[in-house]
Formats: sequence, structure tokens, C-alpha cells
Amino acid sequence: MKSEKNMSNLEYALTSLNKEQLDAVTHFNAPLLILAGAGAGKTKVITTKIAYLIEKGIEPYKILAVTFTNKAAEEMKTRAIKLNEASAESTIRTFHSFGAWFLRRFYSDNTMLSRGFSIYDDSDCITLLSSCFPSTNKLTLKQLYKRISRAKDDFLLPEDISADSEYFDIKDSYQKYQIKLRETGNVDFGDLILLPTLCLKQNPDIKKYIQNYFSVILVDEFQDSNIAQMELLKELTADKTYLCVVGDDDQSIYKFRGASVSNILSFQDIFNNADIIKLEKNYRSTPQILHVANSIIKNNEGRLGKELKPTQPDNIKPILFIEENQTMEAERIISLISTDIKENKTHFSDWAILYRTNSQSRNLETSFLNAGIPYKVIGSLRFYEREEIKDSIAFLKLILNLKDEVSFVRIINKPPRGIGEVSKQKLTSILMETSSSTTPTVVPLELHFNEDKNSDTDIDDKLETVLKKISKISVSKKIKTETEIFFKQIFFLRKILEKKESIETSITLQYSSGLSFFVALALEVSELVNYHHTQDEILNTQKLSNLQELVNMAINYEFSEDGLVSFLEMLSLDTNISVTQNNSNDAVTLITIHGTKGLEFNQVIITGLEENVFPITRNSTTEDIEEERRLMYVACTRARDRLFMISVRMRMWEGRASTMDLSRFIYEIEKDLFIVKDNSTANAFSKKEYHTNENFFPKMYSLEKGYTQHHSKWKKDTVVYSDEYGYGRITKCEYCNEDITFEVMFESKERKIYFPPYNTASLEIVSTDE
DNA sequence: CCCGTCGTTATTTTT
DNA sequence: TAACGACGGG
Repeated sequence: MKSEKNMSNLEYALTSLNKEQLDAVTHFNAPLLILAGAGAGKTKVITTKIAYLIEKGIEPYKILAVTFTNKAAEEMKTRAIKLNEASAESTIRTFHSFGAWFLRRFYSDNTMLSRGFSIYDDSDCITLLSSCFPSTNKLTLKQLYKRISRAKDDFLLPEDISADSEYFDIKDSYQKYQIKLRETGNVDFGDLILLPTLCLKQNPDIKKYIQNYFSVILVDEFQDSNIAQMELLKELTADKTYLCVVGDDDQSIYKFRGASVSNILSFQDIFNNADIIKLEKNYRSTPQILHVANSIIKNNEGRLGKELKPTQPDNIKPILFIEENQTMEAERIISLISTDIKENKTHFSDWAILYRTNSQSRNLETSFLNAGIPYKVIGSLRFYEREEIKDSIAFLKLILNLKDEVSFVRIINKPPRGIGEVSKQKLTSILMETSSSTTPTVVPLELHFNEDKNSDTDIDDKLETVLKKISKISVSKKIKTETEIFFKQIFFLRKILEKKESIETSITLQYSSGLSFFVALALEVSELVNYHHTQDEILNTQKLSNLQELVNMAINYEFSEDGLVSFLEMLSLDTNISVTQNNSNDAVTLITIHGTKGLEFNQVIITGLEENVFPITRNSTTEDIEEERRLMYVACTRARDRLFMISVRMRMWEGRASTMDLSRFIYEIEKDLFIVKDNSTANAFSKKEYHTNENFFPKMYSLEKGYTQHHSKWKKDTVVYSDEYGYGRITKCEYCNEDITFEVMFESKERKIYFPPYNTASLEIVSTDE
């Protein structure tokens, strides 16, 4: 029996829908394509539909909903649960995380995947390629990787590529790469779609099982799906499966990544008797904003054709500011935001600043810092792409999968152990070679349910084998010793992870508080903390605090092998972790237009509206321009209340100051639909004041010397004060030889992990309870 | 093998 | 401009 509250939530949601939306929600039995314009209540329809289907008797676990971004999946889940708690049991994931879920569930030795396989990101893959083709330069490898990825998006395996294919020239390299990738036991992004699809095609039993398992499949942002994803969808869908996809051809902005709008166009051909419902009423933006958006997008040829119809009350017309340079651009933004907050008492978080390329966020950040405006940058300097984070992740990955060559090469000489390129080569060729002499299969031939995790051979035996191998390699004694120590560290941590109690050392781990302690311990043992700490002092960087952030992120994961696997999976798939300044919730959002898909803001400022910046026109075809135009359309339709656009006359671009032309998109907007404020006079310069004060940032840490006596200093129940988080109490201490790691629960309810002396400089002891 | 210096090059967009 | 790679001396 569902609780009354849920019933009424759903009922309320149903009554708030318009006719088309209600039709879409209650539609069943035939496949359904929903064509929904921006702001037409797409997410509302999908989430209500999930709740509705459950209400009508569909078992929640039988519902699969896929999206393209983690943010969207997250949002969908929360909203569906709000309407019906039972939908917590539904599978709501991104396409890629569904693929990972599938592969882990149907893991088998025959796939050549390691049990705890990890996901190589682009740069990992390029590293792998360079080990396949050592003499090829980076740029060529990058392009090669791009094309291999496209081939995977198009659902093409090396052996499928015929002489007349556009991919024929990369056939052999692709083959070699794929074999090498299988040898590492890991996967790339493309494999996350490709391998499950192949698995289903080749294993009728699994296909039957999974088609039976999911009886409803919902897909959001369908316009961004590629051929391989469509192929996967076909495999997942049986005749009796109810399939419903939602998309908007005008918002297709991922063609460069292999997305194919043909999926929408041919939907009715592939899925027979499919119905189509159009949602054209826009509930998000003012009429003035929609007029601008419509007048831009209508310049595209080859649309399915639909126009957003406004429902919101009138507001002011969008305004275009023309400024002298990028400094003035930033100042214009700051003045818009701060006057509005003063006069209308709006919040920083109402505002989003949109740009075409991540690099454009830099200018804005420095100006915001100087003006004291809180902001968060989504994406840009990807957290997980930072050197110290990648190092740590590589080490953790290696604990799970010894065959991970890319991670091994990355980490074996960090901190510097005197192992250079030549020795690395020798080590990898011996250590990473696959145990059996069987030629690796590119394609998984047979998968079975991963129910019994066959207890692998004894860990100590494995270590013995590795040590024996090392002893035979022709490298210096010093390197041998270092490598041995390295692997002993790995195996030691592996044992801790598996909670093999046989190790009686001075360790008293409580196996609590999630994965954080394990991550902290791994960073200590690997000496990465020590190393990056020293680097911080030399380079005046903040690597250590990033490492701490990584440790803290692990707190919600289970302290187990599975916990580590999911933690690493999240880090590879959830790439848009935001970097917040001032630790404030009320902050302006800085984001690329691609990143805003599915989001909405009260106030939107689109920056850099200049030719070659937006649209970017480097060897671009009409098709590319049309995609840029759709991007502009997405940008405009993010705004609820007000839309601002900024264009500058002069911009630092590609290393030099260049004179810019107004974006062609500006000329496409009919004149009376927007207001122009041109501030680009020569005297605009006189107002300019540069703030290039290098000493603006206080030193983050005044580091204590003396590495001893941490045991007695940091004890359970000690009350501490941190500049950043306020007052807190030490809730847990864990010891490993000389090292101590402890957890602080702050009054703000935030939990943080500390590993003295590295990150305790800003922590003061207030009192000890004794 | 390590690290510093000099010269080159770069800006799409992301799972 | 700044960030990164190639190269050479220690």
C-alpha cells in the first residue's frame, strides 16, 4: 500500500499537466517518441510517467531510465522519488553507467575484463595508444583516438571495417589498440556501450534474461544518442517492452561525439507502430526570450520543425552589451549581478554565466575573485584531470587490477624512484604480459552471470609470482628493490581492502567511516601525500588540499572492494564535479553551454558572442555551423526571467589580442526583439583598473615541522577549530605505524579526514576532554 | 636519470 | 600568455 502522501503528490502532478503532457504520461503499449521543445516539461513528463507506471502496477525495478549526463540522472531520480518513493528501486542511470553496471554484472574471464576493471579516460587511452605506437607523435595519436572512438560510436569493430569504409585507414591501428586494451583488463568509454551490446547479441540467454528484467525503458535527450546506443537499445527491447524516448532535434549538440539525429528521424521505421507526441508549450522562459531563441533557430535547414509557444508573462527584452575587451566583459557581468542583487534582492545562485569554451572561464574567475563574488565553475579544470588526483587514482586502480598498464606506467616513478623510460619499458613488458599465452579475444564470446566470485588464488602467491618476475628483469639492483617495495605496498593495501585478517601488524583499522580511511591510507603508503606535499612547498600549489578533497569524497562509499570499484567508477563517469569558491551555496554558476543542457536559471548571461569564438569556425562546414546555432538556441532557452548577451571588440585569443567581429547569430535576431548597449568607446579604457596583485592570496599553509607526536596530539574527542569549517570534534582516529589519520565532525555537519602533518596546519586544538 | 631552460603552440564542446 | 614538450647539462 502506497502512502497517501505519495498518492497525492502524483495526483497533484497529474492535474498540473496540459493535455499533451498527460497523453504522454498515460500512453502505453506502443513505442512512443516524444518531441519536446526546450522548457516544455520533459523531465516532468518522464518522472511523472515513472511514478504513474508504478502506480498502475509495474514493478519499480522493471523500469529502466537512461539519460546522458549524471546531473540529469540525479535530477530524474530525485524527482521521481518525490512523486513515488518506490521509484528508488528503478534503474535510473546514464547510458555509460548502465553499461558499466551491465558489464560488472555479467563479468566473465572470457571478456578479458578484470573483475574490478576501471574505465580509461581519453588521456589514458592516448597513453595506451602511444605504447602501441611508440614512434608516433602525440597529435597524430590524439586524432587516431578520436577516430577510433567515432568508429565505436558507429558500432563498428575493427573486423567490420571494409575497404570502402571511411575508417579503413585506421582499421589496423584500431585492431591493435583494442587488443592492447583487452590485455589491460580495462575498458574505454566506447566499450561501455559496445561490449554490452555485443554481449547481448551473442548470448541469447542473457538477452532473454535482461529483456525479461526490464519491461519499461525510458530514454531522455534521445537526440544525443549515437548508433551504438541505438543498437544497445534495440537489444534491450523485446516486443513486449514498452519503450519511450524523449528528444528535441533542435537541441542536438553532440554530433562531434558521434550523436546521430537519424535516431530520431528513423525511430518510427525501427520501432513499428510508434506514436509521436509533440510538446511545444514552453513553461520556462518569458515570451521575449523565446522570440529571440525562435528567430535564431529558424535559420537552420532540416529541422523537424516546431516553434516554442510562450506561456509566461512578459518581461524586458534581452539586452546585448558590446564591450571593449574581456576585462570590460567581466566588469559588465559583475555590475549586472551586483546591482540586481542590491536592487531586487535576488541571489547569486540565480545567475549563470555561459561560454563556448572552458578557457573563457579564467578571466571571469579572476575578476570575480577580486570583486568578491562567490561563484562555482562547472567542469573546466576537471577535478579528476589534475595531476595529483590522476596519480592517486592510478595507484588505487592498480590495487584493483594489476594488469592496468597505463596506471602502472603513470605511477611507478611517482614519487621519483629513479625509474626512467628505459626501465619502465622493461618492467611493463615483463610485468604486464598476460598470464596465459592465449591470444586475447577482442570480442567477448561468452558471458555468464557473475554470481560466484571465484575465490582467486592466494594473494601471497600472487605477490611471490610478481617478485619472482621482477628478479628476472635486467634492471639495476636499486630499481629492483624499489619496484619490489612498490608491489609490496600494492599487495599490502589489497589485503587490507579484502580484510584478510591474517596480517598482524601495528594496524588497528576500525573498518568504519566508509572508504575514506582506505584512500587516505593508500595515499600515505604510496608516499603520494608526502610527495605532493613537498611539491606544494616548491611550486606553491594546492595539490594537498585536492588530495584531501579526494579522501573526503570517498566517505560515502563502502570500505570494500566493491566500494572502491564504485568510487573509481564515479570518478571516471561523473566528470562535471564543480569547483566551488568560498564554500558557499549561494554562488554564481560559470558553465559551458554544453554543460547547461537540461538546466535552467533565472538570469542568464551569454558571453563571447563573437565570430570564431561563438560560433567557433575552424574549418567548419554548414553542418558545423548549424550545430553551433543549435548551441546558441540551447543557451538562450536556459533563461527564465532575463537574458543578457555580451560581445567584445578585442579579445585575447590564441595568445594574441585580436579584433573581433560580432557573432553572426546577433544579426539573425530581428532588430526589434532585443536592445543593444554599445559601450565600446575608446574612453572605456580609462575606467579600467587592473588587479594583478600577485600577493592577493594568503599562503594557505604555514606548515609545521616535526613529524612526530601526532599520536598524542590528535586524540578522539578533542575539540578543534578550522578556519574553513569552524568548530568540530575528532570522532575517530586510525593508526598505521608512525602515521595517524583522523576524522573530524564539524558543527556544520561536515565530515573531513585529516592526515597530519600534511593538512592539519589550519586546524587548531581548542580543548581536550580529559 | 633528473631537472631546468628554451621554444613552440594553443581554444572547441564531454560521456 | 601560459602551459607543455623537446633538449641538454649535471
